Amino acid sequence: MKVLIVDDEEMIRDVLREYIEFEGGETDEAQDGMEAVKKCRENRYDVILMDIMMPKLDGFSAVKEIRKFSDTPVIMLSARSEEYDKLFGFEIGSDDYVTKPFSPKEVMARIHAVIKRAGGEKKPRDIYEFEGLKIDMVGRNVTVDGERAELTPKEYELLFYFVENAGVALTRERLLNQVWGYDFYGDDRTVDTHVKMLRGNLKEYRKFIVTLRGLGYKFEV
Amino acid sequence: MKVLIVDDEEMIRDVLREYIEFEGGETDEAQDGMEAVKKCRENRYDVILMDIMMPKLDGFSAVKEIRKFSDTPVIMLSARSEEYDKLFGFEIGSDDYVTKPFSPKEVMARIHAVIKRAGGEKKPRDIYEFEGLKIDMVGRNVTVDGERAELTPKEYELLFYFVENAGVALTRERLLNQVWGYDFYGDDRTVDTHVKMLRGNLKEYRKFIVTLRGLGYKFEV
DNA sequence: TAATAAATTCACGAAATTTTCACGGGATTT
DNA sequence: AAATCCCGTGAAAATTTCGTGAATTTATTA
Repeated sequence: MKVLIVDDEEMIRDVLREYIEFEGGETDEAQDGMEAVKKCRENRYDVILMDIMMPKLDGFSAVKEIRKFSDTPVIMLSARSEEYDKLFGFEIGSDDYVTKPFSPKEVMARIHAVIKRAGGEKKPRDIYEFEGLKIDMVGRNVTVDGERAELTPKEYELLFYFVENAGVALTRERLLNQVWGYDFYGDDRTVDTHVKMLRGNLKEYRKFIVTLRGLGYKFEV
Repeated sequence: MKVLIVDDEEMIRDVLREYIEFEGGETDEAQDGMEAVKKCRENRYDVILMDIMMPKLDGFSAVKEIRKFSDTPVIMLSARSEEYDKLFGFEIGSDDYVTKPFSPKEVMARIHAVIKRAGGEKKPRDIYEFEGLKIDMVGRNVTVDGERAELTPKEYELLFYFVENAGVALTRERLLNQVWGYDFYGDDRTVDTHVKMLRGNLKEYRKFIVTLRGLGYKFEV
């Protein structure tokens, strides 16, 4: 069981962590919404405990952002107990809420309930396997002949996009738009450098990324 | 992908159109809610981008009206970022919202998310087959009797253009303009050389590229 | 804030591709 | 049948493209 604790107050985080780890759970922490979103992009959690009022990015917005790419259950931690907050929390995609001050016992109960609820309909992970190359998009890990490949964020994104579009000829322009974003106005050849790095990390399976001269690249099994 | 852009500001429409079309999407526009409803009755869209504040009929009312006869996903574009608007937008039947000023990247991401949510339709690839000659434009594959043909970039472009215009007599000039681009000021006979190379690679299926003496070439099955 | 990691730019050189061009043979016209 | 025109071809020259390594900038972490 892996839980992400998102709260700007260190004391709150400490208490929650202690209880969860006491029960044998694993924890990770974020101090604000921004960090939470980032951590969710990089890791897979079973539950997220999310405070509402935080610097940089509030809990509501963070959940909204996370919902774009993940269905991880969220339990909101609210200092305000007004109905409005509760309702809004639900609409925005959270699965439960607890109002401060809360008892650790209560929080643990909610965690178990949420995990149980979500457990019934676990989606199969997107795990691709091409010969000795395993790619787990949700878990965000890539193994080459059983050995874990340490990729940088961009390398993951690039590889995932390649895999999602296996067999399709991709121009550098399209890769830049889709992997880097529409607001990237840099050099074409940046793609090449990242492909080089990615190929290096894929070892023998570099062969799957074929160069299309005059066009770009293609992932092909 | 067909998107209806509804906004009274031309500049906003222009920016959105540009981004969507850049990605290969098709767009249609409406200046107010009334026009939007009318267009929706007459056409089928994959997504509607709807501004809230507009003359004649505001975004909320327009969505309400459209919901009477269509389930097309709607993304609201709101100038006001108050919670109220957001909530109201949801209740009224929109699928997502973006507050101005928005980044094109964000809007495109929402569009993709909404379309995916609404059940992504996979398009079958355009694979042409002429006897033993298979041509997959998307994957950039050409096989001759099952054997893969290794073409150069120009050869691909030339072949693809031939296939897209099968049965049409093409002058060298037209080929130069369409395949090489209008800014090519080289020799006419360059085409000949490439046709020669292409024919060589198509082996027995060279027969599909027929010479039109005094004119140019034609791809004919 | 310093230290570290990641992303980006860029120029070199090898390799692939494109272009030019002239020769020769077959088709077309006179 | 001769002259002319047009296309197929091969080969050399010119150009483009890509992989790479290193330098630089930017972001992240401690």
